Amino acid sequence: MTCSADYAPELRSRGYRMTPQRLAILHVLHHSGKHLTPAQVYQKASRELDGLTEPTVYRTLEFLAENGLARPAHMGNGHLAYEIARHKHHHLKCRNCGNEMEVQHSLLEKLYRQLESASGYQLTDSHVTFFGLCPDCQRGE
Amino acid sequence: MTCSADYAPELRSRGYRMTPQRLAILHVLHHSGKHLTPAQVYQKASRELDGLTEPTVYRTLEFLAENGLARPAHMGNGHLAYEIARHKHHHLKCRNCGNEMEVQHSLLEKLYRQLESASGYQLTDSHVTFFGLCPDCQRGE
DNA sequence: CGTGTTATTGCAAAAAGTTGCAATAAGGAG
DNA sequence: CTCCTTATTGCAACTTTTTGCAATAACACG
Ligand SMILES: [Mn+2]
Ligand SMILES: [Mn+2]
Ligand SMILES: [Zn+2]
Ligand SMILES: [Zn+2]
Repeated sequence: MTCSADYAPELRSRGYRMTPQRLAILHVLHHSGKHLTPAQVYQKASRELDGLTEPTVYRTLEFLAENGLARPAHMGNGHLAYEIARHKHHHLKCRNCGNEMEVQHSLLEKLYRQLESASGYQLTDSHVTFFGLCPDCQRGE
Repeated sequence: MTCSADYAPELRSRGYRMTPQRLAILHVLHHSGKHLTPAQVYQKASRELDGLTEPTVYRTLEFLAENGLARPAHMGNGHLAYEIARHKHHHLKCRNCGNEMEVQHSLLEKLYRQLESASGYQLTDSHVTFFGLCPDCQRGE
């Protein structure tokens, strides 16, 4: 069950609490590995923790994202999907077929530095989704 | 009334139609200049066109975006806002205070080419929102 | 271990966004 | 100008997401 790292101390040190709900959701994100919509998280986590509710899932996902334990990703339709926070990366997604590939953060490092020095902003998020047409869809469409 | 360029032929050539609803919404986007949420578009466009409904606003905004007349922007909370399509640009938004600044597309041009040649994808969207902390919020937080 | 503080949850209701479908009307053809 | 095809809209129902609030339960402390 400690398969998911021990996030509890992390949270407690900031004045937050670890709860069965948060544990279950972290567990689901941790094991899935990929981006999950709130509905998918709710479905899976409900099996682990009976009585879990949708509002809690939405609030928890937002909470985990704010605290760096989960990462929200824009799906392109105006909705978010979440994944457990791991290494920095970005995505390239096909507008046509939805196919998706990962983009190394190193490719954006230079740009990030440029933006920071040019704007004075400190860039916090490292999980951008770029949209385009995949090789396949460029031909047949 | 022709203040908004004549989009009609553009649409008709693709088999679509120009309607009072689309006109009103284009008009609103054109004159506002900034990003508007669907609710804001509905509110403003309703005044110009009586009887306009929310489903039509949602559908029309999506339609305009698909046809390149409007651009959707991620607001960070998973919701979209729209603006009339003009020059390519991106945004840098403060996670804390919401303050936003524009980013020239030229800054991303190199990255875009890199991504395209590395992935084979053809990048279509040029309206990314980056998130961070503005200079003010870096100090007083 | 109890006890107290208060972060967190579930519930119910509201708000926002989506969908199916029949009625409407844009606009090409004659 | 009238007719016809069918893209588009409004309506109503539905699903998803958000919010307020009272009840619950983490967990720090003694
Ligand atoms: Mn990701
Ligand atoms: Mn913009
Ligand atoms: Zn594709
Ligand atoms: Zn700020």
